[in-house]
Amino acid sequence: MQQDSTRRSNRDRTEATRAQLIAAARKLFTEKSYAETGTPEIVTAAGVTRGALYHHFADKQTLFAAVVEREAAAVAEEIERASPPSLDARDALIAGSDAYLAAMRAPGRTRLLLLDGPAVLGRAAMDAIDNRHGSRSLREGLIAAMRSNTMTRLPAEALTALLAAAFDRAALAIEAGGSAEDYRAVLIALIDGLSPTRLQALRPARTR
Amino acid sequence: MQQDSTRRSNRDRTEATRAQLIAAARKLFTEKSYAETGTPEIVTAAGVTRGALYHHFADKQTLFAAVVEREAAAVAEEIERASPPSLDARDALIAGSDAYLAAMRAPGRTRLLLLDGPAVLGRAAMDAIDNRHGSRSLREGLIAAMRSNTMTRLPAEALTALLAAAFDRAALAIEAGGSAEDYRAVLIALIDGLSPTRLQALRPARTR
DNA sequence: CAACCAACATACAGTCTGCATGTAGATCGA
DNA sequence: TCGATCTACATGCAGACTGTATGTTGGTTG
Repeated sequence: MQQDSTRRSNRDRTEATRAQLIAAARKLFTEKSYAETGTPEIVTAAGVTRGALYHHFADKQTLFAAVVEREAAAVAEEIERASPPSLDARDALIAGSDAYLAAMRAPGRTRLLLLDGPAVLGRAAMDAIDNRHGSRSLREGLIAAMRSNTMTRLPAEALTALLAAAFDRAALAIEAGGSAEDYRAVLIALIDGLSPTRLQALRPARTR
Repeated sequence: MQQDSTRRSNRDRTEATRAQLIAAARKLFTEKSYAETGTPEIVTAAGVTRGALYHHFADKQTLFAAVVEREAAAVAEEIERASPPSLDARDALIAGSDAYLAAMRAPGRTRLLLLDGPAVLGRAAMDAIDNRHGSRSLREGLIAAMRSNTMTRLPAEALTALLAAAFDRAALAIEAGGSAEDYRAVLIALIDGLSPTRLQALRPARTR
């Protein structure tokens, strides 16, 4: 029953080691790429050995998946925190897309979530991760808009996927130096284009 | 000046070896992934040695880039071959997108061009390749549509990129088992949504 | 025909991944 | 409480891969 500082329960040890590994891997995977980051480098940064890594994770890919999952959750949380609860469907969508683009400006996030993630884990696995976090709210927002007849009725799954793809590409393009205003304008035009009543003609003209 | 079968000019040798390497690499990169394909396997399939590979290509990435470039050109050619010359802007866009989705059904093409390509070469390099081939015609089609006032005027670069991203994701989703009709319907809705006169309301109702 | 150069082939160094084996500390049953 | 067992690691090893350096053969050129 000694409560020494050296005495830790197995659960605490596991939790701490896994957290250190994920944090170190996240840092390196965002600074460099998945392929350019080796497990020796990760464990050195985490202060453990490769034995610990392969005890807690089946392989390098599984550790990567844990990092991606955690990062996708962080993005979803930033979006949720930034989106006010009571807006009409269209403005909620635009607020959400702005929050998404802002969240994706964190260094290395686009490569981690939009380039390495799909390539290493596959599109299907990335879709599953996205559905657990970010795009879930996007899909629900779109369904809400269609239910309230502010949006043309379309297959929800496909619409969610294609709009999400456009958001993703916009994030990549903006990071590559593209005009954020241009991409934002096109995203809004795509969303407004789905309105059956062409609300945009009644709104004040968009700048530029 | 002997014209033996064993006697070949240096230019012929280079051309043949490079072609064999690219063909073998293409086959393996489409069957498996870039990461899962090693250079020993490639050179064995090509009937040469690794020395030849590293003589003609700086590294594995450079060979991969050559494969991607060639495959992107093949996709662009299939699209151009399938698209009749005289259609109005909107129908030309839809015909082009149908041809693109059809071309991307070739086994392994989506992973090569849409997953491994961006991850290995980077989005910027992939944009450069796309601009040399496929998306060039898409951009021109969009500009033509905007000029003829059948499409809302928007920043051409951004619009091209985001629509191309939607096409790409549709190709991935369809290969993963998604409903081709659903994704086609959403793509058309996105395109028609950009029409300033809301032509879609005047057209016969879309099925489903 | 001699010198040179391009197109390879071979060998090697360094690094990485995953696993197998060994060990110390934590947990559990008697 | 005390051995038995299991978890959480550390260490060492085998196989594979990438890129390069060096050697060799055949083509090219003056």
